[in-house]
Amino acid sequence: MTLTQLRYLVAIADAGLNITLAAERVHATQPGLSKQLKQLEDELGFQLFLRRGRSLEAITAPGVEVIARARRVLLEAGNIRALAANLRGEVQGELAIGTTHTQARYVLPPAIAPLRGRYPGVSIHIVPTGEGEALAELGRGADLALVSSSGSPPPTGIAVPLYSWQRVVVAPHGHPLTRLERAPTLAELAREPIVSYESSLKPESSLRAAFDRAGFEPRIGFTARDADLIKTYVRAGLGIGILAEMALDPVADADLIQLPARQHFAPCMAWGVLPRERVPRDYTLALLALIAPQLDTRDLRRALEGTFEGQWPTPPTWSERACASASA
Amino acid sequence: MTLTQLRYLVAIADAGLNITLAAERVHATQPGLSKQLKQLEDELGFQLFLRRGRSLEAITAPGVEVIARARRVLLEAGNIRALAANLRGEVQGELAIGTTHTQARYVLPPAIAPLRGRYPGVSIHIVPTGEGEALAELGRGADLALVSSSGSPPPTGIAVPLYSWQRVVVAPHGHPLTRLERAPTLAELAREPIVSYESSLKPESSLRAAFDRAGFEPRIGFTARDADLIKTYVRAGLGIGILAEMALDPVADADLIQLPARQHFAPCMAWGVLPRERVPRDYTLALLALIAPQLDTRDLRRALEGTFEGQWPTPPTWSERACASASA
DNA sequence: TACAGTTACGGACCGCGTAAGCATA
DNA sequence: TATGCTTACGCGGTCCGTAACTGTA
Repeated sequence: MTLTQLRYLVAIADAGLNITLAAERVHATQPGLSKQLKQLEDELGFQLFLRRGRSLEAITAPGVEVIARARRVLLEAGNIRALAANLRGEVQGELAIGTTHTQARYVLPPAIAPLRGRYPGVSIHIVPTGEGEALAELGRGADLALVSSSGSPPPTGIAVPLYSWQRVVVAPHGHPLTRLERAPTLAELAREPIVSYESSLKPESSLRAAFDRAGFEPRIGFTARDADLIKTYVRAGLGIGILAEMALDPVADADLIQLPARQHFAPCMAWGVLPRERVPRDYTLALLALIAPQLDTRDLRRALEGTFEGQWPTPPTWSERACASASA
Repeated sequence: MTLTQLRYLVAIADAGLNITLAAERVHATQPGLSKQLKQLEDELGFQLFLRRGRSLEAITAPGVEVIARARRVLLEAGNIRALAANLRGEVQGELAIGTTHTQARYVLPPAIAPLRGRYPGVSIHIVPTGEGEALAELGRGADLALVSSSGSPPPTGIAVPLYSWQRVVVAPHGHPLTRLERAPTLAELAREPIVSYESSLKPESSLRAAFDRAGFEPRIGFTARDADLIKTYVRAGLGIGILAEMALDPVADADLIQLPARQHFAPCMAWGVLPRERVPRDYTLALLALIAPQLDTRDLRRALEGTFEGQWPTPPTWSERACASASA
């Protein structure tokens, strides 16, 4: 048994039992993987895959068990390598981030620029996901997930509070609600068709909860994952937009009128989530510290070891954060 | 990085930084280990050991971290091998048991004979320990620990109740206490010099607790780990013996008079403890089932996976167990 | 002088890639 | 016919053991 054999094995499993595809992904040839798989099966003394004819049809029951353990072997081997790369001050590597469009488009870019300054060789892979799916990316190999929740921290991984944010309500220029001298009521908002995120449809959404609590049924006119699309459709007059404050650029979006309606919706918390059991590269923690300057990377390491006692520093609100970075 | 390199690395660490000794233990040559260590250090980019002159002096801080992770890699690799050996129905292997002298001498032998019938190639290594140290052997690579406690199950590993047992009080032929028509009181026992286990001296011992509760200070005249020594010294007239009922052979120890004093001492429970995170070979579970026939090996496997819901079957008392095996 | 670790060298093995063979849809 | 796995073969790397060398108690 070698690490190579185990790496090939999980590559085959991850490629949906297609050896040729797996070979491409590990930068090797198909006969190489085929042979190593055979040798591994010979050594273990049983088939890891069920064959039909020549092609792999399914994973055997013991195969499932072996693959699960092989993943843990490779995880720890990867941890050793990450440990070493950190110690060497290695400036290149991979960084896979599972997150939503809003974070990727509006929150990450200002952090990634200085990160690339310090770690020029890092290639960053943003995996766009829906609000609920980013955490699942951690299980598929992502190094970091950025998620939002209105309540308790996400259950999986090591969750660190980054900043709190609020929803803003925007209307196109000339919309009747923009002519009010006062804040619109929830009832008035509920009468308008609403343009918002896909996740707002879900019953667990805090946006929906705000309307539900007041006994209103909002008319969701259009949903997207993409904040830019939401703004576009608001401009086109499809309704009023409800989106994350991060997604509103004071300059580029000056034509959209912000309605003073924040108080209707509970604030949300943005969390960074690190996979448990995996040693992060230094740049992963550096990115978190760039997004949330109140964090100390040593505390992050302690949290991953399980030796972090105490509280995370109170995360700033998004607007506090914006002021701080503007003055810096 | 290869599995071989990691194996050599932990072998060197376990051999106290003596490469020559480590080489013997892994059945390889010293230059081989030396070179592989160097290659690993080159690949990682830093020293795993501090050198003074040519010899290894200490493990570096990152070295500690790497070795810990290397152990986990090798553990999982070993698990895959164990899994495979079980599936192949392999009848040979190693079985290291950390336990006390009494278990090793009186409890294990009748179980080991049938075990060797079913698994002829298994080489069994009994690591004799004091009562408190058997659990620590699990961390040093033992496959099974047999321990006793009067209260709750041991904290580490997967603990399975095997049987309950009691202490017996024995006196040499002609001892004054043997001429009583009634059971001796605790006060009468406390007046005699007592010959018992080393562990009886410890404050957490349930033997000591029994005396303490009644306000007596027992005079421990002689202690040993070895039940045979205790019996020998009782025969020599050094005092009355208090030992585990398992250690008393009805035939060979017929000359020692058992005093009816069981009620003074709380019963103890014998536990089998399996290391968490390690896949046991079939014969390890078979041994447990031979010691404690009420156990189902499938439940044991489920307990190791963490999917065992429910209660362990009520363990028999030692005397029930003896009757059952005699009638079988 | 004995001991422990490093360096040097030759042989065996092994893993890889190329190329050809073969079953299935 | 195209796809995808297996087998065959030659090359290069590497791991190992023997042997000689070097620093230390």
